[in-house]
Amino acid sequence: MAATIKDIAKYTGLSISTISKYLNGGNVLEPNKQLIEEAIQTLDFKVNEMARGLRTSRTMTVGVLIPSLKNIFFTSIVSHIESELLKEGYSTIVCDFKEDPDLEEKKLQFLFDKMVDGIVLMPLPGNDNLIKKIIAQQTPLVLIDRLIPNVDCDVVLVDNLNASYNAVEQLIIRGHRRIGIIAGPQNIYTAQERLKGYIRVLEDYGLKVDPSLIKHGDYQIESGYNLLLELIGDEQPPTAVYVTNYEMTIGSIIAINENNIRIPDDLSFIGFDNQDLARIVKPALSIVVQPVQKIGETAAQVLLKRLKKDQRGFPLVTRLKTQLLIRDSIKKLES
Amino acid sequence: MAATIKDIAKYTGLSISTISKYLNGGNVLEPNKQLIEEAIQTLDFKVNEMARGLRTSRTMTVGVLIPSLKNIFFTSIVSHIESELLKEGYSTIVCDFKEDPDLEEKKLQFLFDKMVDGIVLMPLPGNDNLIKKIIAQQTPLVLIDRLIPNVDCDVVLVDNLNASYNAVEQLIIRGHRRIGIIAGPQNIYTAQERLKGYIRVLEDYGLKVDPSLIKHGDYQIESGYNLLLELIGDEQPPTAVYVTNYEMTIGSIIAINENNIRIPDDLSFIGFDNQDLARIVKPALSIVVQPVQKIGETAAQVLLKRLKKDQRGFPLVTRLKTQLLIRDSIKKLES
DNA sequence: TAAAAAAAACGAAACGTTTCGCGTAACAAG
DNA sequence: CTTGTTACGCGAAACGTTTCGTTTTTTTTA
Repeated sequence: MAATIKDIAKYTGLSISTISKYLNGGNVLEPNKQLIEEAIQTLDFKVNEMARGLRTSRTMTVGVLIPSLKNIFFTSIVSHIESELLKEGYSTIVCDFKEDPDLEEKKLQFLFDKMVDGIVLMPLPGNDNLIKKIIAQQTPLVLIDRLIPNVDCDVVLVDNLNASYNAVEQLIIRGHRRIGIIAGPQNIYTAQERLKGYIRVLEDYGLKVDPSLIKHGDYQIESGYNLLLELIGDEQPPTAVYVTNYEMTIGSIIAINENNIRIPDDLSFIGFDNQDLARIVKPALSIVVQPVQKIGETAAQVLLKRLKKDQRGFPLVTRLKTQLLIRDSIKKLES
Repeated sequence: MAATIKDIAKYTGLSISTISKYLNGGNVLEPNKQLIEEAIQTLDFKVNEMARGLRTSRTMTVGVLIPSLKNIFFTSIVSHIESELLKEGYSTIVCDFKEDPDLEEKKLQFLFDKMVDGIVLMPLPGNDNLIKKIIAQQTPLVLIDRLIPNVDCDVVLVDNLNASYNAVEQLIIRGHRRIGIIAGPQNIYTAQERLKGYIRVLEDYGLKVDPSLIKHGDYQIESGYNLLLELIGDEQPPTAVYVTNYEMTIGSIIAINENNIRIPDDLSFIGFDNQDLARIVKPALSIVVQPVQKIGETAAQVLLKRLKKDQRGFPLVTRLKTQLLIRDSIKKLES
């Protein structure tokens, strides 16, 4: 049905190999160029990627594997990866593993079997072996959001530690001494980093780290809600709270509003990730913003580089800065 | 590098065509079966999908195109589509078009050029021509969430009209007469339907439809926030509000809480889409829940059916019921 | 036990590209 | 006019499957 390179050859009177050469950017005489171009237009010719793939063993396809498609932060990144890859003609096979380590392994294997040309992965802790296998097989792999110790692999990270450090520091500077944190699951790399930043800044300023001010949530709305209530229900409640992801920030906001806690008078607050949310809450929320677009684009660019067999700088560790937006949700305490 | 069917043939002493037959479920003598299976294991053989695709002109790949990857409702559906398709060995190429009609057309063309075996699309209004072209080309296509008039195409819908009807009816039954709606963009099919349901139930109960109670948002958090404030700022504010998507529900909740509006005493409320959110808000929100999983699975199943050349019942219009969860956010008014 | 029928295995062509080595035309230099 | 050089163009093989017509093996039946 569809026109093939053969048809173009027939139409132009040139040989198949000349057409192929032209298609791949080789030198062809000007009049022939024109002719071929004309043929392509009139016959509506499209390269058969499968035939090409069979010859070149490239699929022009990239696999993206994330923990969940129901998390805005992840899918936003995917969105930018996809746009960036598309510019170079790659399509993106997206999978999620529903936060399940077994599924992660299965899907990674699936992508690998599909012979994708490269993979972008947001790994859970633990499956390091499969990752090593992928790398050993020479399939370009870019990790996002998590570093795997002792494994050489390109990775795009956010400087979570300093993100927390800077955020909490602003609270300290404004006189806060009892600062609560709603942290993420203890086995998640980024959550650990964010917690580390919190602890380090307290220590740097000579403040005691009070375990009762550290709450571990599961990055869902509900735990943000519950943990914020726990914090303010403490016998010695914090004067400020720092929440470390988007969903839990929503939950916290709802808890705060429902209990008529005034921000920043009763409680100072720093949230995470979503600018829209921060803007509409009154007073405007202070917030740590992750460079979602930059993360996606960088991951895609690093991968594209590897796909072009450019191995310079391997392994490339890109650490992106977060942005701290200070707005009206922080009160300056008298000291 | 990787083992091919040829290697299996050599290992087993059988011919290539026999191996192929086995791989595709043909009959092979029991001892040979064993032998082949053994060879596959030891040589770690995987079918080269590209070679297969070249022969069969099937890519075992499905394209999914949604308006935005930053919308939880869309990505949740994608998640379920992906799982369902994977069961049958299909991989899912996900694209979004960032709510841009031009981009929608480009990406649809891209998927088509990639020779995906089928497409699942959540269309914006307007691009009906391209859709017709896809259908004409015999590529199986399943639409989600929107019906296109005068085009025969499988489609999975939610009964938005009755969703609204039933929700608002509950408000009416409980004595509400001034009921506000925060509706979606006027050019979006589902938004129109939801608004229609609202209007119809009012008419059925002989209530006047007051245009000042109908607000059109853009399905984003911020507009939910702003429009709720508009509604309650009305000189004759509604006693109940019905909000028609997730993001705007969040926005409304924030507005409500910030302004110390008590639910349900000052205002009765019905939201949309997210059960988590509904559960944690106090008092528990009444809510319209879309069957996200069902939508995704159904779309995938219909597509799989078409991919198997099963054209029975074409065009298949599946209209799924929403669920109405009545909880504590609705007050019974004295009549 | 032989013939017929059924089942299994085989060989070769085809799918639409890319690639490589070779032929040839064009052109410049001697 | 001849030779050397360059740049294009060409033909054929190869990528790893499926498929179809044919041959071989096995099973059934008489």
